Amino acid sequence: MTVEFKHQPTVTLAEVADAAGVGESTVSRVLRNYGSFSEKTRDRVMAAVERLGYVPNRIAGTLASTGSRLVAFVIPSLSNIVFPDVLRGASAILEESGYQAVFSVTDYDSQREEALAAAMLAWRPAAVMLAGYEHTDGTLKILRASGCRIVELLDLDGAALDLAVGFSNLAAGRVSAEFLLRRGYRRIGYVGHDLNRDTRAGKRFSGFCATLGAGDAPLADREILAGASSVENGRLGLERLLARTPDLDAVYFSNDDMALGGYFHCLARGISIPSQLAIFGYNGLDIGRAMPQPLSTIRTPRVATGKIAAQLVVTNAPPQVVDLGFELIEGATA
Amino acid sequence: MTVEFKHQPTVTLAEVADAAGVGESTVSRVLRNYGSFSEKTRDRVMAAVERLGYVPNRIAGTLASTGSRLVAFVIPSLSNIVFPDVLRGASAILEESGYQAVFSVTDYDSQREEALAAAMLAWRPAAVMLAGYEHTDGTLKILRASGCRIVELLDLDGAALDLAVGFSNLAAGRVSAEFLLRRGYRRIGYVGHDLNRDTRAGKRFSGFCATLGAGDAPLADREILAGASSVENGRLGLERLLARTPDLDAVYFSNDDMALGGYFHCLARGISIPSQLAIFGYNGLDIGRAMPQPLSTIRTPRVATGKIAAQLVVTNAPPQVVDLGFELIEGATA
DNA sequence: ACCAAAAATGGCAGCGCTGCCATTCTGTTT
DNA sequence: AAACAGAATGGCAGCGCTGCCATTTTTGGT
Repeated sequence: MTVEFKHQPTVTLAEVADAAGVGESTVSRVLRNYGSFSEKTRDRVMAAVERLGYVPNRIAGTLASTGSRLVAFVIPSLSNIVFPDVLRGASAILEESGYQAVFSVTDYDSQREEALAAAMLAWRPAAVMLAGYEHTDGTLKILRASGCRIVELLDLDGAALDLAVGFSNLAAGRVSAEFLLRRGYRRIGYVGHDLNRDTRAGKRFSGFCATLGAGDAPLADREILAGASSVENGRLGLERLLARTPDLDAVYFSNDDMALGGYFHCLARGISIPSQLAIFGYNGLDIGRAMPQPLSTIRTPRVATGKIAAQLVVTNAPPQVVDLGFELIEGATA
Repeated sequence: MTVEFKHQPTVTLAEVADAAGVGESTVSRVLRNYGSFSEKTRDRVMAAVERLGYVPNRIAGTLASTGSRLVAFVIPSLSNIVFPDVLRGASAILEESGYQAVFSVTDYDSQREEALAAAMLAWRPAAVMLAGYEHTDGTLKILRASGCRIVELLDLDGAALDLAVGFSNLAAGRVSAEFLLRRGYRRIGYVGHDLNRDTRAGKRFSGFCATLGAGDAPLADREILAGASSVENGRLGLERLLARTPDLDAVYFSNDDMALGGYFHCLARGISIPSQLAIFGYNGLDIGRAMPQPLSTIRTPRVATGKIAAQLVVTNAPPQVVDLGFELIEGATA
């Protein structure tokens, strides 16, 4: 047997107006603190709101007015801490501006991205925030046709549609390689996760390899694991890489999680860091700082990316690309 | 100078109806695959939809019909991986059922929780999902008055308002203590983060202490750090705890992040685990499994909690409490 | 006390859909 | 061929607000 849950009769703006003895528009003005109304009226209205427990209906409000205060996020993953960090930064700004965040997870699947982007547009958001520049033609088409703001996050290596906030992954890869070369490492390997799906990791890898090549120390070997990045995959990847190419003196990981796995592998095998093997990550997670030897990595402005992106949207800024850069953390593992 | 961004004239259902040469209701029926219409009509409508690039307006649809397909999450944090995990589980289910997730972050502040809950209700969601049972009277009042489904997550130690999905934190604390006692530890300490804000951690601690007391090995010492849980705080906390009470033989951490910090501290100081000091965490993160010595901890059903919660909402299940339990991971650190 | 300007307020048409009801087709059945 | 049950379809009110405009009240200056 199915139990029925009735929605209680909801209080409407008209009822508040009646209760306060004023017109609907007046209530609307008071609640939005817009236009003019007297002190006395405001108090009467607020009293009625309080008494009736009125909660404005933003669905109706949005339909009646132009443009909603929803901001849609279409993100690849929630497991990769990068995206919760971006959401965190953005939601802080959005909440204080009366915006509401809605999200969907694509799981790094561009087909899903297209479907989800369409689904989100049905809510007529003020803006859609996406990770990176790689989107299907279909996604691009519906986004452009939607007329809402488009924000591409965490990737600046491409042509922005409207707004873009982040940094260059290509440059991050290059800087990482330069650092390792500067430190004198020459037999350098790479351990990464699925690059076809995570195109930003792919760009870092490209930048890294290009710089190594130019530095006369081309990548010695690589181990790329299927599946998402994880500590366990980092551990496993390094194990395999070293089994195949034992004489490496440094390894670049697709991110800090993977690097931590590598670090654990070294601990377990008694490989001393960095004298026997140097380890370099990407992201600059807190965890890296708490390690016995702080992780050498690149710190990325994840929370700031979310904040700036949100700010651009709420201020309706003109199309632009904001490069927030990144920071090299020398650490003690390379 | 401010640049203006005009929303392009949006295609409406009425325009699709005209283009297809049918009535509005017919288009509506076809798009929702509801009621009856002929094959031929369906094709004509879909062709028009395609041609015009029509995207249904869910704002209007929601206003016109009863009940939205929005599900609101009011979560304490996005830094604590627990909540992204819950969101991940839930969004997978919601997306396939045509629901949309919206969220706000309270930052463990119950005052903010109240404000955000009210803000979310303005979107007339089908359900509101909250962490735990501790809410202000104001929050409870508006939630109950809203008439929408309420789901309390990750905490079963209290009286549910409507739906509740998770497990008992009290029991998790007890089981952890029992395990340590069984292994013969008697000088047991605790390192935790702010318990007043994270009431679930507080409940675990209570359960833990109660069991220790009953086992004739009352908590020897504790170190509670202000601020959120983090690897660094775990490291610091253990350092302080041991400085004060060096003869501990086991330490219970408020979660795996903190425990990992403690682990790092031991590594750095050459404290051997578990012979000199045992370490026990909470959450069962992946990282614990990849450590050279797998972390002894409790694995919690975070993703499952999200999934089940979402399922209950989309199926409009009657009020109930679903206990998903947790799993003791013996590991090698205790 | 009078008038213009400004402030305060109310009325009401939509926003784009859905849900209900009436109507018009079908294809059977007798 | 008439009668009828369904299937297929269209019309239109109304969801709860906002935005526009008209109207009323107040204010300030003379």
